[in-house]
Amino acid sequence: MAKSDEKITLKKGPWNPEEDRKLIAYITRYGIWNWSQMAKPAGLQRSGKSCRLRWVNYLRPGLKHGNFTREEVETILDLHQKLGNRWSVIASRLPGRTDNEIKNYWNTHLSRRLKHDLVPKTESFQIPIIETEPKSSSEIVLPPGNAPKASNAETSGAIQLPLCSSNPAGEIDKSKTFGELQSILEQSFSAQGSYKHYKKMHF
DNA sequence: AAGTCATACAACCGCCGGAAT
DNA sequence: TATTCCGGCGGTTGTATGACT
Repeated sequence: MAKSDEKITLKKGPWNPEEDRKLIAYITRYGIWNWSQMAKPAGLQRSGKSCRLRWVNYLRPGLKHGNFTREEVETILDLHQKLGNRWSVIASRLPGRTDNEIKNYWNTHLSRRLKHDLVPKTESFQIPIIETEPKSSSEIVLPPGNAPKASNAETSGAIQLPLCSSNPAGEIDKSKTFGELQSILEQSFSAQGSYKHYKKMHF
């Protein structure tokens, strides 16, 4: 930890749209090089961990948000039975899903059901999952053609972005318009109603 | 309409392993 | 070899929201 960082009061709690835009803009321009050092030049008073978590779990392109499909739930149940709470491994088998999201889903939907249902058979579950077609605007799954590519980078959070050859610790790309950045955000939320909810809350 | 409770999920914390020095 | 730093992981917490009374 750099001494200079210790003097800065790092912000905690929910991210606001401006912070998201800054992080997206910085990563779009410079890529991911060092989380702990990126925050400052990106204009964020956040810890590297916080930036990484926000990117990996929420802002990273290709992420699905919203309800799990029946197929995904069955995969989770199957892998959890085999692997236990190895969420990152399970997430690597579900493109577009993060370990955090799967963990949350398990804790809120599945573990409780398992406690109530003595027989953990998938067909015995009454889980709020969706089939191929969404039931409503808030239950939209990833549209065709927007499916993220499965790769190791999916879970690691690594992305194909321009690498910074020189010192990237400069200003963020101010040439990015709000619209461009918002479109990146929208892409992140493209699959579901969460972005609508997000906009409702923050914009 | 107001208060209370339950649910969902974003975010934080602590720990660990690997890489760099 | 020992130490430090960083990224990643899993557990847990805090809070917003919806359902219910």
